[in-house]
Amino acid sequence: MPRNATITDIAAALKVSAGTVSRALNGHPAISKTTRQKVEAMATQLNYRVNRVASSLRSGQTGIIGVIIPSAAINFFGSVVHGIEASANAQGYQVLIYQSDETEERERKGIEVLLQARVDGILLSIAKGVHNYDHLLAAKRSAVPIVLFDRVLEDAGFDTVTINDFEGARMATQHLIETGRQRIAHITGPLHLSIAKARLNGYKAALRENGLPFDKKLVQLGDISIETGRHAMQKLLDLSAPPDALFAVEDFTALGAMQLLKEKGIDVPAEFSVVGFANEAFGQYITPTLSSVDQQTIKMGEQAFLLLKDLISTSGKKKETAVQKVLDALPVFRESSALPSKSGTARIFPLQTKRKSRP
Amino acid sequence: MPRNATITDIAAALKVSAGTVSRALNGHPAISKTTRQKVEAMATQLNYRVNRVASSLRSGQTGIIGVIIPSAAINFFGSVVHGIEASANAQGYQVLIYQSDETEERERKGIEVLLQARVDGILLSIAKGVHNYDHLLAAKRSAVPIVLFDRVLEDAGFDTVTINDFEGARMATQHLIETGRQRIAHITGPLHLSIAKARLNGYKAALRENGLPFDKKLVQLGDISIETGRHAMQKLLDLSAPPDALFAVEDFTALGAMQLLKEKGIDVPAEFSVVGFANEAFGQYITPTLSSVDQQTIKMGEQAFLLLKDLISTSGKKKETAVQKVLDALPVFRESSALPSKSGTARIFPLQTKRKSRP
DNA sequence: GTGAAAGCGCTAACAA
DNA sequence: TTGTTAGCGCTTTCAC
Repeated sequence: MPRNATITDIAAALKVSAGTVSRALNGHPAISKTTRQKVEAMATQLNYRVNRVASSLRSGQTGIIGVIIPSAAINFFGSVVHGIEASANAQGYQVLIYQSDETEERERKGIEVLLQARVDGILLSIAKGVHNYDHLLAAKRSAVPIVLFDRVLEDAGFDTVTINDFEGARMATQHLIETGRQRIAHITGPLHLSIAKARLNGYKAALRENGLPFDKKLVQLGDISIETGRHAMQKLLDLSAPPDALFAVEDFTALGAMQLLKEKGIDVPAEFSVVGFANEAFGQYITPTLSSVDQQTIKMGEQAFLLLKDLISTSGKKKETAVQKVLDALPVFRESSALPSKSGTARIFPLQTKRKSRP
Repeated sequence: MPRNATITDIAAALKVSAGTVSRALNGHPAISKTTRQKVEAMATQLNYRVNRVASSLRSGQTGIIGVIIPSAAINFFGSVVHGIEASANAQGYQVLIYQSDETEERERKGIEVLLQARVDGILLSIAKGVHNYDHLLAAKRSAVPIVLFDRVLEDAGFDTVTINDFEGARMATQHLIETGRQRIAHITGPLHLSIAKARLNGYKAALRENGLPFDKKLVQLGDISIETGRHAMQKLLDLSAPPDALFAVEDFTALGAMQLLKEKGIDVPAEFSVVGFANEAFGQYITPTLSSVDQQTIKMGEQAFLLLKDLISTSGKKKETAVQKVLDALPVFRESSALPSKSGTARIFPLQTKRKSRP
């Protein structure tokens, strides 16, 4: 295997200096057209490929941004990453993905690894297993810019991109009320997560606005998983006055609840309505299809990258205000919350799935 | 923002040489215990963090392996990546993921980017949009080891990890025959993919072994997508003698077919049986649950990494034989192919989902 | 057990 | 427009 060609090889072959080759290859303005063409031709001939490791060491910039997500198996994050990649690649950045597997330990490790790799910036969504935020605060104090998305740490001066979880939850609950449901339950996420708190508050607000009582028993703690969805649903059904509808903190929780309802022979949506959150892909595949709230994943990824890009380019200058981007939540009501008609069968909402909250 | 501490800073603070610090930090044997402890203490105090860019430039090794997959949204690939990460991290390697989005262009770009980043090796599964394999052959000729998994290029001297697609397809088809189906259709993948060819051949073999005729009309070309699953299924139903069962090249295709069957009011599995391939997560969520063939994703990831690790450590030495690892395919039969009983209702297979082919 | 010094491949400031 | 030179932070040989 022949050694990789370097700019020195090109320089030697062309009897010019390495500096000239470097400039020619990087589109430096002060280089003659003929030299540039000769260099490019020789580069091709020698199968030259830039060594980004060396460039990075010299320039101090790697052109890589690191993304830490809880899990790529959650469609939502995979989709946000797509948005990040699209914008990042368009601007010549590469994206390095690290999965925290929802644990604090891996999230810390991820930051450490990315800092060692000298990424130019970090995008992060907090793992549900994180209870101590020191590593985030330490990262913020380091020289590397960091932007949080979706699962963020509030009031700590981070730039963030989220969707309007409160409003999304409010609309979802409002929708259940409008379909005639009276006893609407909620299964939460871990309440140390900002998104879980906001969605719980949105749920409460909708009840209040409609003059419905808030019943503590109808709120069960969940954990963003199919399993806790099932368990929480079981507890709800065991109540002396069980609910007739559920707003779940996210789709996997809703899925677990629906599985249990099916096992118990309770028909969704004829007898019971369900709305989730996140608009995971599987929601369109299951029966009945799952009502949810879309989180504008691609846009979230784009916005997060743009904020980070900003921080990178202004790095060094201090800045006293943190930017908080909040995207609209988009209801996607499907079969699982279709309006029950008098005959007991459900009226299905039209097939187009996305309805803007307020046009 | 203070500049990052370097080993020179530690050396200066301790009045030793940079070489000593480097050795102490890297566990070099010829370093006294006291020096090591002093260095480590100072490193902590100065919040030192190794600059991997610089190490890599000097050592020629980045400790990073690149993985190119068609799409992280396909559960199968996400899960293989998990297997890769688990083994790689355990051995001190980091994993950089690149999504080709099923296009040849992005796959080429991915290889280029990873080579520029000087990864120590590449793991790749071929995008379905790839028709020209020059970039793979060129990569193979380069100094960087490359191992293919799942969607591989055969007979080109690559080390590969696959599952036994032929046998998996044969078992799936055999299973449909055993449940009493007579006219079994198959929707293929793009036939330039090795996996699609192998699964088609497994399907044919099962028919042959059971003395069933091979009917060309029952084989429809697909494209690994829900949409082509629907279209192909429509064509199958339009036949003068439509099938009573389907073996689909993979689960998304099977899902599309099942969606159409449901719309047409054809009951699965009472009137029609379906088996997919890949054991995607959604298969357990839909109604009826989807029979499939598990591909041992975690193991595949581990094996692929181990092969690559081998190539990395023996790099330089020529080797004349390519290694081809083939993992067992594991049938996972669920409701969508449950045995129809005489009464017309289906007999459900037991809930445990994985059955080893032959114990 | 430790120091000195060279150099990985590239970029950029300074000269010419 | 091009050449020269220094140096990014680290590892590693060769001394002692």
